Amino acid sequence: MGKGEQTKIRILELAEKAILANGFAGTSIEGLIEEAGITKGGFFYHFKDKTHLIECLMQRYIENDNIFFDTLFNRADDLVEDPLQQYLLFLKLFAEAMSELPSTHPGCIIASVCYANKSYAQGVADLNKEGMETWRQLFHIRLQNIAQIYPVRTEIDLKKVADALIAILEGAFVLTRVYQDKNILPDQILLHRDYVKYLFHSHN
Amino acid sequence: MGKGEQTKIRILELAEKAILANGFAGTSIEGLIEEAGITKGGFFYHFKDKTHLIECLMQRYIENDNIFFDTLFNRADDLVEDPLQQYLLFLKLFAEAMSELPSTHPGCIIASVCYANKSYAQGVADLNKEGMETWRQLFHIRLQNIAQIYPVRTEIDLKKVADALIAILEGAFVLTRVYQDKNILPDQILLHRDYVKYLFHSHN
DNA sequence: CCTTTTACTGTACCTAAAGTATAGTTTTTT
DNA sequence: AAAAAACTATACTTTAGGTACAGTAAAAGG
Repeated sequence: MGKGEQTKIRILELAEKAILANGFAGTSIEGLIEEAGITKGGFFYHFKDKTHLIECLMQRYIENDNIFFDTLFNRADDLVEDPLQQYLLFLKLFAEAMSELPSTHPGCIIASVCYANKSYAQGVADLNKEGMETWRQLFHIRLQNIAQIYPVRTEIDLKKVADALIAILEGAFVLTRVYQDKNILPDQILLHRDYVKYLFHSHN
Repeated sequence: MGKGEQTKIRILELAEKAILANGFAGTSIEGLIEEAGITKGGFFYHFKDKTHLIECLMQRYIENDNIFFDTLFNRADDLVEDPLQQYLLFLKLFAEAMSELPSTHPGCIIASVCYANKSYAQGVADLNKEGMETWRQLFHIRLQNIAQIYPVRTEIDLKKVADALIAILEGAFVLTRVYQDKNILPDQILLHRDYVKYLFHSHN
């Protein structure tokens, strides 16, 4: 990794913190470069404008999140064999990881950007959609694999169940921010886990 | 209602649309006053600054939302007697109302502001919290009334179930925006309805 | 109908922050 | 040692929030 790449990552790390704390608009480039110890010219050497910064940020966020989910699913797959048990264990590991965070979860860059989205920034909206579609697929495939073994309780579209998990996460981020309560996220993941258990008739 | 109040409401209506479309920062006062056909002086006569605008906007949004929920609950209460059936009917009416919207739901001002929140705007954060607490109470009390008649399936804290509905709504708004799909909101409300039915052992 | 508030307009100006331009300098890589 | 990459420094433009304040039109009260 070259020196330029290092600086870019340092800026992105600072920007992510700042944006989740103060919002996209509440984060000034001038504040960022001061923190990073570089000059304006240096910043615009790496990012052509603020929109490009957010694009890089989202890409990074989505990649890290995918790695995080993959790690949890891999651990679950190692520990149990059954697809339903794997998914339930994943949700438990996820809830645990969220409750072990030192402070309240900073929230989701996707959601943060989603509401700040100006109509002209189509590239950002596309990235947003792409990232969310990845998560949707990840959960949906797992649920479909479960449904091949376990009868689904009702005629419920499993894509909607995948969306439900994403919705609960995004919503729990909002609640966490508003209430400043770090228990909301793990609680809501476990409530959803309870629903999944019920969906597939499992009661342990 | 005086002429000043009318103008203020016109500005708030325009601002709500603009903010949900382009975000808080993406909405310029200069754009608003052009749409409203007033001057900058006129704007600052009504709102001392942009933060004051958002405060008024949130107050209005919370009030309208409370009226909306009250109307739905009243209709449900008129049609059926049983607390569980009332709550389930409320959720059905809610889902219906959301699917009957001409376009995708514009989203929630609370969530929009929550991520744009600069740390100094404490008044805004307080309003946010207050509004959400009202909804939490509204749902929680209903759930408690149900639990007095129907056995709750597991040792689940009903406050978390109330939070789940709010989280699902906020999350569904995000998904709706990202996917530009107006079915997500009603679908997720009905999925939550299914969970509530299960919680209280009801299967019709 | 006249006076006092209320609800503005118009003008001018200040400041913060995004963004541009560009010449020069250091650092890293080849 | 040369070339490319990674910057600094300076200076400027534009946009938008916000202030200040004098003047004016319209509504409301007596």
